[in-house]
Amino acid sequence: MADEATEPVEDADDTPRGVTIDDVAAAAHVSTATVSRVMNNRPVVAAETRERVLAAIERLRFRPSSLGRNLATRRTGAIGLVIADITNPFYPEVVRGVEQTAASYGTSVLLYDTAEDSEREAQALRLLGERHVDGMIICASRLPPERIALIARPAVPLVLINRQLTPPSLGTVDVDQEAGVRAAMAHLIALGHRRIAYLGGPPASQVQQRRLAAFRAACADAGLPTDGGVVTATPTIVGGKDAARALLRGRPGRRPTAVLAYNDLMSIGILMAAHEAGVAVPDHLSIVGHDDIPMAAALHPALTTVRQPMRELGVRAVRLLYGDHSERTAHDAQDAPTLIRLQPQLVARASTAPPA
Amino acid sequence: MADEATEPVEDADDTPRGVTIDDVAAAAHVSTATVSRVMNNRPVVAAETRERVLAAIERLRFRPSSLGRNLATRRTGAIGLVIADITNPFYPEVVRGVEQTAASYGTSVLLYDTAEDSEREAQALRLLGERHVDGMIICASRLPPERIALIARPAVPLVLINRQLTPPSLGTVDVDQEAGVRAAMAHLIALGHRRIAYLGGPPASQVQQRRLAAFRAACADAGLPTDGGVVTATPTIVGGKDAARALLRGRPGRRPTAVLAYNDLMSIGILMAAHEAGVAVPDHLSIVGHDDIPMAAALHPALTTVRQPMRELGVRAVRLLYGDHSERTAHDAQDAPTLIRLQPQLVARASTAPPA
DNA sequence: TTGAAAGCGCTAACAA
DNA sequence: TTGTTAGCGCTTTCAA
Repeated sequence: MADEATEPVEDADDTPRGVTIDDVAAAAHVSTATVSRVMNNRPVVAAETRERVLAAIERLRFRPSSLGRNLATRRTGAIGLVIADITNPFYPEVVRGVEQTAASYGTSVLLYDTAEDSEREAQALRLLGERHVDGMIICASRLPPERIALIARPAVPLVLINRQLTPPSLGTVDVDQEAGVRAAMAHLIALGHRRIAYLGGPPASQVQQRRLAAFRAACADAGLPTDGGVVTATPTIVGGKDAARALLRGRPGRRPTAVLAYNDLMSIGILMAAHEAGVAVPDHLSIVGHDDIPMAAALHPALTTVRQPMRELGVRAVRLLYGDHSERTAHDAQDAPTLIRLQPQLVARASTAPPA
Repeated sequence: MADEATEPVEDADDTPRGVTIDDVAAAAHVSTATVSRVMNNRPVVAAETRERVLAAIERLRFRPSSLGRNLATRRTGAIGLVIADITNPFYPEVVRGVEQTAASYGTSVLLYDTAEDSEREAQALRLLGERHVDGMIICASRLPPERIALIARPAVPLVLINRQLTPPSLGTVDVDQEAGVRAAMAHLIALGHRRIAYLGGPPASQVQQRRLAAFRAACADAGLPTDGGVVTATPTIVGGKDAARALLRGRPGRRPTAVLAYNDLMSIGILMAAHEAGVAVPDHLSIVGHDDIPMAAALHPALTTVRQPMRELGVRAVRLLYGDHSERTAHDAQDAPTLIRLQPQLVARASTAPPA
């Protein structure tokens, strides 16, 4: 408030506060435009002038204010990333992919965790909607479309991960869920399983819907029964455990001999429930998860799972945001949202075996 | 560029782009100051005027630009959070605590993951240093002090998690590491263990240093030998596994009967190495971890561990940033950095038992 | 209770 | 190669 009245110009030997581009310009006897040019490495500055400006910047300990710059350029160097549950090891991998790729573009990441909770979801999206970001990435496949539409802006590129949506969105990066489920089912069927259950995640999730449909299709193709073998639950360890308890309650002859789970967290729950019920894995129950979180290989028995390219999802999403052309396939229409489809991979480990 | 020349004023029925406070002011026949007052709920506006302004805002679909506001107020409503490794389940919990508490203050979180890598660390800090944030939280206990000093600004409150530093910093939220180690050691000693090893984390980490010192002190107090029973490694599953292999190579009579690990991830590695080596846990080897990550209870055997109040660390850090007075103890000097010390808790589960 | 006007700190035409 | 001059969109005295 009283600063400008009492502050001696071009003197910053004390605390380097409030040094502006004007101070530098004055100190270097140039205009602010020139200082700006130097800061932004514009080539049209005489070497000698540049030196002078650089020296002044150094001397005054000038740090350009991102605020002024942001307003002038209408860019912030920040992107918003919305995820469903940072506590589920799937997401940290995605976050890492996003964060590091963003960093390589000189961009920071605003993280919003909806905590799989509708209220927090609203709060997170409101917060993000009020900010000016250079782009947004949404990785929360059960987020209602209306909510996304609410924050989507024509001027702000939006990339979705594992979720499709009618425009306006720049595009989607997703995983071929059907291929993953097919591979898992083929593996189990090849081992000799006939009674296979599917332990699904949130019914509202697009990923869940696609996996379930693929599961049913695979059963139909192989002539397996599916009725009664489909359950949905919260995609957590506890959710998996509770659901698995129900699944394992049947008489041995009627119980599934294998279960395909929505994610690895739930598989851990199944493992626990099986142990509790005295059902040996994989001898009396085979388990296939989804994701291949780092923990999956460390479990006992090590988990067979459909690996998702989690980090890659994040990496690609950012590249797409920045219009990296290698991300668009040749026949992409100019105005149609791009779809980048990544392939999952079945990782066979110790939690699957032929039925007893 | 050409917008201002061709755009008809106060007409936004098409795409709601570029509507500014001036448009609203014109449409409502008031000044921009009044519009600003209405937006910020300043009480001095006549009810009738307020209605008119609100109507105009609605009609024009006006969304105030955060850019202009940020510049005018010199605040951004964003805080920076630096963490060491989002892939280690400890950090997502901290992140959640920070993110949700920040959201309750209407603040967003810029996340920087150093990935326990020196180069990325530098990149992350540079990025953060260039931004205008309302506060910073650093949760990366092995980050070199010089690097922190580089981005610390007198004007920006800085809170550290699990790491102390001479000013300038508003304060630290940490866990009483010594108490945690003491509890773990008391537990093992009470079970009858005499040969206890410590499997440590990064030597540069302050947390590691404190735990190691506390371990040595506890051994000394109990008259136990410690030489040879101390190893350090990368704080990951693999790091723990590799280190544990070395630890388990000794002849049975010389091997430790119990090991205290730097974190749960390493404990998982130990579990794997023990299994590999045919050493039964807990019968022939007891394991105590640190953190109590969600996975800890799901392991087999369920992990005894020194629970860290991870989420609480994040919550408290944000509160401290915002000067919540309940965060300062009574005798806090005005200018001394605040120290909030949280207590860990030993959670005894199945990975510990009396030695064979 | 409202308005006029001066910034906030930077960028970018356009001119020189 | 450099400077002049408008903004960018909002907040906030100060005066009316």
